[in-house]
Amino acid sequence: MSNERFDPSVADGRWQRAWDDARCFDADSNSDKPKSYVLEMFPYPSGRIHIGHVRNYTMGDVLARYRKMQGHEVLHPMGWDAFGMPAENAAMEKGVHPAGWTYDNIETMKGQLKQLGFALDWSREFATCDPEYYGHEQSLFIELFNAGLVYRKESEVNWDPVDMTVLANEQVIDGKGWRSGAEVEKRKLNQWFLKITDFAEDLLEGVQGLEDWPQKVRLMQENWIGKSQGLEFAFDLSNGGTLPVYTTRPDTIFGASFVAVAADHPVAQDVAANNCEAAKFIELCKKGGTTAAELETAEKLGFDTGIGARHPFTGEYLPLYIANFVLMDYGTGAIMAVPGHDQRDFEFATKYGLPIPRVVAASVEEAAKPFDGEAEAGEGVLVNSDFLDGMDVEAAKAEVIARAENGGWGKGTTVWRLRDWGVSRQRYWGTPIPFIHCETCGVVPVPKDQLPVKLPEDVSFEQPGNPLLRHPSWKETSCPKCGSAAQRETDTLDTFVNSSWYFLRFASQPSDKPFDADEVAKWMPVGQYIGGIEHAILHLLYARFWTRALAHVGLLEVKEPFASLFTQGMVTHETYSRKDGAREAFFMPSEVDRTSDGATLKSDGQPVEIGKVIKMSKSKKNVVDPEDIIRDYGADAVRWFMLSDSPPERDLPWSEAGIEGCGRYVQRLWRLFGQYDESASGEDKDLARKTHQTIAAVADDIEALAFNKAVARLYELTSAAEKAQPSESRNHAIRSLLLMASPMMPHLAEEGWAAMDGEGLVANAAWPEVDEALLVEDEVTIAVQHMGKLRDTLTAPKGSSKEDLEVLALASEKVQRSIDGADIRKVIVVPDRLVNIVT
RNA sequence: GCGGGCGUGGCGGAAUGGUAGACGCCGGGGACUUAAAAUCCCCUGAUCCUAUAGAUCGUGUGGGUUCGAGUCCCACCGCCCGCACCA
Repeated sequence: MSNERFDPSVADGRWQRAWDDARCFDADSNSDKPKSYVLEMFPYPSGRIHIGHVRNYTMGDVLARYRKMQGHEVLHPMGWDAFGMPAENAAMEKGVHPAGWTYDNIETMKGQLKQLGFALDWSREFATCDPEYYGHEQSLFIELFNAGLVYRKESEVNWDPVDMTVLANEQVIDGKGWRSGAEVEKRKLNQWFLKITDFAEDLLEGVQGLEDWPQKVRLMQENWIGKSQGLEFAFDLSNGGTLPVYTTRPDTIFGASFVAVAADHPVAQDVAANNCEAAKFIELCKKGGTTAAELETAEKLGFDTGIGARHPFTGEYLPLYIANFVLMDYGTGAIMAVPGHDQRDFEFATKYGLPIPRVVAASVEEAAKPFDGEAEAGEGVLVNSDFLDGMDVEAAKAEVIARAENGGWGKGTTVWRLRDWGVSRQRYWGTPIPFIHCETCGVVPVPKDQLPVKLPEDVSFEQPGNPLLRHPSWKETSCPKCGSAAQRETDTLDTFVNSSWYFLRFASQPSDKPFDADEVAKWMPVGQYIGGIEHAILHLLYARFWTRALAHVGLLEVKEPFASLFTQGMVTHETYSRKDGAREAFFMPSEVDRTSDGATLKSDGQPVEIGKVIKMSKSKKNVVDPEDIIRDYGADAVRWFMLSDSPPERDLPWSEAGIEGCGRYVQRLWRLFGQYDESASGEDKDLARKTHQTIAAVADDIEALAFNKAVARLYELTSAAEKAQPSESRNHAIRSLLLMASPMMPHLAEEGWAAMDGEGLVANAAWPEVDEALLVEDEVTIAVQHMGKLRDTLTAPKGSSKEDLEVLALASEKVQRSIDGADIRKVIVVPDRLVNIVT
């Protein structure tokens, strides 16, 4: 083997072509091997791969390649989440067609992914904007419609009157459109919805079974679904009306001292109609911010309507307020307020001088105990509550609900935070909703043999508004039922629909239907799903729902799409900037010379300010382009960096010094491979043991996605092998290192494998075998402590008896010095670990 | 405010309740070289010290459990993430 340096600029491409030619990573669904489905969240083709993609796909790739080495048939596909607004924005800004822009980006990004040598089954690649894909999506949507899971209703949207488009909440900045700057209007539109709420209970229960999901994500999903149980009942009002309220604490009903409605509640609107003070107050309520932090600091405000609400048990009239802390879209938009046992009600009552009765106390004796400046929401027994006195909270809840139901004035209900999923988008670049509006027949699904309903290509983005709506002919069609003139739906589907079933299409892609259930069953559920935490709620919840909905209509067996989920951290970098008057100008790392004590701009040699280490973002310019670093260091060094140092769930700080270290290690391994010596003989027992221990440990680490630990162990074995004399054991260590490193640095491994006359491609090789007998040390180091403090270490045969260890420990001079003649009260011996002498 | 997570050298981080700081980066010293690059070797938590040895301290702070705590428990401080003033 030559002593030349490993040259990634030659080797990377060579092996990437070799894998392609051998179709190494095409998944065979008819294989007898155990199946592994490894999936990373597919990218939006925004233009170029960014470093976050590189980290995400490297992790998945290591797992996929490792599983293959373990004898699994691996499905590791890649595709493109290709519909979305950036394509339309590009169309408006640059005058390009969204389809052309998107497919160009896909080509660029695919080339970039190829440069990283990912073990992907490109034969299954598709983009969600391919008519074939969205056509099948349309047929699934119609299936759900036929099953009653799709409906239309009027719903309010953010309308930009200049761009003539609907805006997402995050596109509304200070009440103005992000692009046009125009004042955003609320508009009611007839929109399409999916009945995700039908599955609320099932989705919530399913979370319990997701043991291989991060606890954090499970909690976020539970809170998002937001189940609560309580009592809904109506107050009779002094003005003759009734007011339905919902409470989760019916037990505290005797502690209610006022009733409150949201500012946009119909009762409040009625009052405002002939009371301008009330109208002013309602205006005031609308001004406040809506973030949790703003709401938390906002003062509780109320307006006394003068109306009374009759308490269902006492008959007493409680004052009715309009209050800024009551939300219209939760429960009934009206509450019974119990200041003693709800902090918000407490603050409100304190401000407006309303009574704060105690109805729950630690014991009956404490019924008159005053409150200590805040509400008490905890457990206890009911007091001052007539027939409930003495009951615990749970019993009292049940009793009040029972009496309300018997009396016919209320009922126990479950309230969910989860809303139905609005999937209408008034945009061009999405899946056309496959329905036809007919004056006589109403809303009619497009017949399946007419799918896909393709997007028209001749559209312009020069005028504002939805191009589908103003296209001269596209929407004009005839009714599939009666044949009379009719119009196509011009809304398209939310892009989250595209990503709710792509993993099924990866598993099976017949041309005549979305997927084949039997074929899908061979792969699903996804064994390991990897992606960003930003998808913890919406994407993952929608995909869970869509999968259930398909199971509900009989198209699938599986209910949970992702057996195991991993959410990876971000790649971060420090920022470089200079104050330019009031503005701060940022510089890219490539424009800066960084030394250990500062940073200067390459162009003028003057210092720049080094800012905090934060997520890479275009606005702060603290980005590195994956293509640049692949060119400079090679794919393997980049991949190795992505896996080193930081645990994968935490943020990874990018550093020039770090990637250089990785580049050095690539060469170091290469030199070590060159020392593989066919003629060497003899055994090196220590190195052999170390090798087998490493093989076992690295396997465990990769299974646990603890790549940083696997990397550290490979460094250790590398050092040990470098120091060892030539022997068969050393050859085995080198060969094993190559195999273990191959999922992480596949190009280097192939190059080394070929030079060592390895059989075939290392991509098809097996994970090295572990000799269990060699995992066990025959000598161990024993720590000797006196009173828990380390005084000495000694070497003893593995499995020495407690008695022997005690004798050895007491024989230590250092230990004797420490004991200094004191009485030994006790000796703790942990076999093969330590001896602790207690005096 | 609520919920969750995290606090370990100059930095990223290791550590089934059992030798804290593996491994990498930075830094220092040396070898090789005309020189540089590359490579290799050694040192690198703090303090003390009679210095190839030894001692003390040390995992955000204060308590506790234990023969023994970075790890378990309680309280507090700080940082990060998520959120919904959800009745």
